[in-house]
Amino acid sequence: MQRTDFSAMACSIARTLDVIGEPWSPLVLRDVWVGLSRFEQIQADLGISRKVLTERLNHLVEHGVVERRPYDRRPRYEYVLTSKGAELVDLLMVMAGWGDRWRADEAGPPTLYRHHACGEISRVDLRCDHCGSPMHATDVDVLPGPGARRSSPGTG
Amino acid sequence: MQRTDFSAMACSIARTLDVIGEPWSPLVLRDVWVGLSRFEQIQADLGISRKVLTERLNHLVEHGVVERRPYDRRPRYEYVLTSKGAELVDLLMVMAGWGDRWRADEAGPPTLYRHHACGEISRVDLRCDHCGSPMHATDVDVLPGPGARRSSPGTG
DNA sequence: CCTCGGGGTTCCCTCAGGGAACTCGGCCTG
DNA sequence: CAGGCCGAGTTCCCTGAGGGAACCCCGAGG
Repeated sequence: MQRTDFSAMACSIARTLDVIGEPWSPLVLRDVWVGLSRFEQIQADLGISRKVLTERLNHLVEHGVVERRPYDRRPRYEYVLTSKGAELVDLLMVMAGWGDRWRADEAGPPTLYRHHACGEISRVDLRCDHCGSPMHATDVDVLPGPGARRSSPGTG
Repeated sequence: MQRTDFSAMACSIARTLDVIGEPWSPLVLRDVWVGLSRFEQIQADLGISRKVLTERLNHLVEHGVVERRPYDRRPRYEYVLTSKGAELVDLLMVMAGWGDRWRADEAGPPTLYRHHACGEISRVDLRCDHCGSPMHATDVDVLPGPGARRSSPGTG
């Protein structure tokens, strides 16, 4: 956990980090996404300490990105993505895209994504939701919005 | 910093986190993006400890996402995005989009993005780079790729 | 009644983050 | 040319989060 509380900042990036910014959180979310939904599975897959995994899962549940549900009459639980969480996975796909492009080893990307709609192995591409043309860092101006307050990140 | 070294994992998400996964790193990158390019500016804007800011900037420079360049004959430096870094900012835009949607307060989003191409205030939208239709968490199958090795995250 | 196995909880140790003070190296001013 | 300033770090101490391993709880099954 970041000692500093990011959630107080008037910045949507900081607020998102407040949910998945802690170490391991994105990887935990990734595991839940790909179907590793039980505590033991995630713990074994990531090699994360059980204590930290408990904290991260609770945090994700509190923020409503993951839901904890029993799957047995014994005290057994599995974790599943909520729709809020599924939208966070978009972030993971963009991360994966950057990692594939800039940090893959000679062998190639460790993971591929097949798009249901076209059946192709493909990658995400960022587009403007207005005009549909590409939208990247250099294609935008950053402006203060209605929820801005001066002090703390949020205003350029 | 995560104590565990994510860079060894066969997972592009983990590898990306190895670059910007530490606390503060995304916010530092954000500041550089919006034009807060000097040490003192970033430090004042974020309220981050000088020690940690030094570490984060060095880390970003080592990974080639940010470049440190002198801007005076005195020992003064500014940090600017490289093209590798600019592509990482895509990630920040997606983060901002999620934060705007799920965590904005009543006032509305703290920051707006105007797309140069169309001049509109808009948001990023994820599309398949093959067929151009929407590509989200639930629209893909995750498959092992050529760089996969069993053990550690990377294989579903 | 004992064991098993999932899902945590507890405890201790180390090391990273916060915060404030200190340093260094050139210009600038008197 | 002594002193001050200002940006850009560096150093130091203190606290608290992550790692790791052991322990616990609970219901099912033999």
